Amino acid sequence: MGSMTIGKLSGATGVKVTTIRYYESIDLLDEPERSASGQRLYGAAAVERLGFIRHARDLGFPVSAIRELISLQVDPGRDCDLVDQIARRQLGEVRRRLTQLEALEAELKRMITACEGGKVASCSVLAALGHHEHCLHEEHAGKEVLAALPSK
Amino acid sequence: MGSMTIGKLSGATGVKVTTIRYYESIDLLDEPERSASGQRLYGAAAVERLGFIRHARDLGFPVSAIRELISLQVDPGRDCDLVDQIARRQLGEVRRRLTQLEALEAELKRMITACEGGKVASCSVLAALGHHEHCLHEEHAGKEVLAALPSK
DNA sequence: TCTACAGTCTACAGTAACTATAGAGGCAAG
DNA sequence: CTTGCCTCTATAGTTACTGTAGACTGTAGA
Repeated sequence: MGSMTIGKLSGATGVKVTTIRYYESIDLLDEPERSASGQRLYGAAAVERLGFIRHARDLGFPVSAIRELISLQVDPGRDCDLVDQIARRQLGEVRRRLTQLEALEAELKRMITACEGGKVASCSVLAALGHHEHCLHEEHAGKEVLAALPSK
Repeated sequence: MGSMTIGKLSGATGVKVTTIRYYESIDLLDEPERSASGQRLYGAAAVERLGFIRHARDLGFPVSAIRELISLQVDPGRDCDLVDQIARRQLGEVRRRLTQLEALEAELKRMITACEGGKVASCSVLAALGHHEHCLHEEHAGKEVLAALPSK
């Protein structure tokens, strides 16, 4: 049981093979043992660790925070405060985003219901996008706030 | 009135100088006129266009969508449908994110209230992150869904 | 045993949407 | 005329991956 290939680990955790190698390269994962021919071999500990990382990423923790959390995990016996602090920071982050997104949802909804199949020349969506003075940002706050929406 | 430098345009729109040059490089902005010494000179149209772009970015539209919107804007007189479609797609995107974030908020809150200053060894935040089977994803859906949170 | 074929290896380039830096030259005020 | 900020180009860095090329490995069927 102490040896699965990278593909199995990938299947077990839902993290892509390339991503696992990437995590190793940035030292989120320890270098695993290798078979005679050089293939990576993982045990149960790696499944644990990778699951931890993945879950934290799903929760939106940046890699830097995960690194901190892991280092705390590795050496238990001290106060929980720092962990708590990191989680709180993340919660604040999530809440900021929620607020932003709620505003966006409202504005998009408004735009769409106003646009009911006319010509582009009079399209309210484009008009709304053009008139940018009255929404979301007062001065020029929150510029990069939503800059990272992938929406592939 | 038909000539402001890139710095003024930046001030007028809240978009950084480097970002303006970047937008030009990816053809979101037309190449502006230049002064004798080669400095970019912008008019009112550029302020309009850049405001449009910025607002759309703030709303989370990816650059590719903005490019579409601009091309529609440039040639009005056809149906609004495509614009509407783009906006709807974006709204769907925003809603997906909202749902995700709400789940995250709940989980983080749960984690934090459970962690009240013990030792790391028994910290519930770390425990919650470790036990990843019961939340958010059933099989291995939504993997990259939140992968792009910057949280600088 | 031979032969496919899927899985693994390294190394590097590409993605999105910028941001930052270096090093050189421009422009207005004192 | 010099100080100091602005602008220029070109290039590299950021985050968290993803994709590709080209070679090797491991395994299951004929």
